[in-house]
Amino acid sequence: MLDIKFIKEKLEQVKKNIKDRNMVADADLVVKLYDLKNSIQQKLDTLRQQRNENAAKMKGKLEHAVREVLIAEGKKLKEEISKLEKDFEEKEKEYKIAMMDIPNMAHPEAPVGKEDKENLEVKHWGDIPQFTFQPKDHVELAESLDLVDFDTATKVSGTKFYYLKNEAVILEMALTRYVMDIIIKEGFTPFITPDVAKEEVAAGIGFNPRGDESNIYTIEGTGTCLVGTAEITLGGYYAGKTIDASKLPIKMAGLSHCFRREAGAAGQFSRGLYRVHQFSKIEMFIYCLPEKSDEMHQYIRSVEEKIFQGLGIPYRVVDTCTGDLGASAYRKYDLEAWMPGRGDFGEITSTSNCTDFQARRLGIKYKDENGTNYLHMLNGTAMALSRAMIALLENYQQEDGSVRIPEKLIPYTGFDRICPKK
RNA sequence: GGAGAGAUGGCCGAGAGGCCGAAGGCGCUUCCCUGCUAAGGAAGUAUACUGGUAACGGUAUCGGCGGUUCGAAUCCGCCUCUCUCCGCCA
Repeated sequence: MLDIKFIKEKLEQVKKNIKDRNMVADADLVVKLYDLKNSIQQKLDTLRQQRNENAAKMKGKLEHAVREVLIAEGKKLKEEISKLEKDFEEKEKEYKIAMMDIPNMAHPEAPVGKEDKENLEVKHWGDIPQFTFQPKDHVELAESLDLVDFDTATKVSGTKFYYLKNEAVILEMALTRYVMDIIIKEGFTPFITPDVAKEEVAAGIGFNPRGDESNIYTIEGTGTCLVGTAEITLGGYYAGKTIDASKLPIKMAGLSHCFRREAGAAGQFSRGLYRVHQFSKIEMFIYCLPEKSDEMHQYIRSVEEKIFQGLGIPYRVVDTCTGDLGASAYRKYDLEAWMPGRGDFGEITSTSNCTDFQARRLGIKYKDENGTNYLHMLNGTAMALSRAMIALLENYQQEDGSVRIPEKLIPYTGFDRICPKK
């Protein structure tokens, strides 16, 4: 949510931003509804003032006739007030709905563009492996190494679910532990968060739990939904709180399952583990002072890079273009790992600086000697385990069909190679 | 899941239809006093929205929502949370 005063002041910028982001939202309507709502409120306040004054006149002893006149006046005011209150509530609701559609402003240096093709590559790390044989993709590898069972999962749970088996189970746990160790050393407090969140929390973070295009599973009749990411549970953690500035930045990291409907997502780039309905992920989250958020954003990105450099997985970093930002993000960097199976880069992490957009919706403020104000919130993937698994299997595959385990991971797995089953 | 008790400002705690945005205490801020410290005295000390250049006003907020009333922290209904006891479970 943006500050309404900002919208009124910079209306043209806000409208351009909506257009750059390739989104539909009516900033003019928001301003109109705000002014209307306000003028009703002013009338309402005046009437309430009259009601209060009228009631105050009746405090002591009064003659019956005098009292009767005042009561009649009070009744009249009461009626007017309740009528106007209804009107006000209606307009306020409309205003809030319209307001929720307005996306965050984009960073002035974020590339302007419509879709992910226009994202700007800003960095490249590692050498793309040169194979002396035809590399397999992770689905073939998982099959020959008996690591993932998609078919049975389809029968039991539906498409885009999977069972991890054998070394893949240990590998997922090893990756989790490897990431946790790095992140704890960086000063993040580790969490395992709930996998369920209230719909208003999800909406506050910027996920719309309702509607056909929603990527969120709702739980019928409970007002809750399955989380698509621990960003929701970590970002909801301080909802409604005011935090002392001396406590900032707050750095949290949460492991959760992530559930996504992925309606309509198909095609070869969605193959296998790449786009699934359920996966596990460790998410970083930072609450900080507004003037620190750009710096924190770079910091989260550097932690993400450290994690994948440690595994020796080649990647590039892209600065996400305006059309691909999502409603909450002011700026977003994605790490894309080299995936030999597809012969291209594939997204493995994403970090967003959401500035005070989520904080306004969730009511999260900081307090210092100048008073209270909304703080800034940032999130970033430490590791999406299913996608990391793809990058690992595909980049570390050997000619004999086995997969090597990166040096730094061996202490966590206890084995240095996954071999084909006989 | 069942029964009971409770929810008031930064904290403790009074308040039981109008004199209550809310006593008193603690804390905090400023000032006075005392050679330092401790003690003492005075004043101030919630948030949001809103009117006004400002001074200063207005409205709302006593867990939440709804109701009764001319008027609700106070009465009524529903909900949430906390505590105690019982049941059930990993």
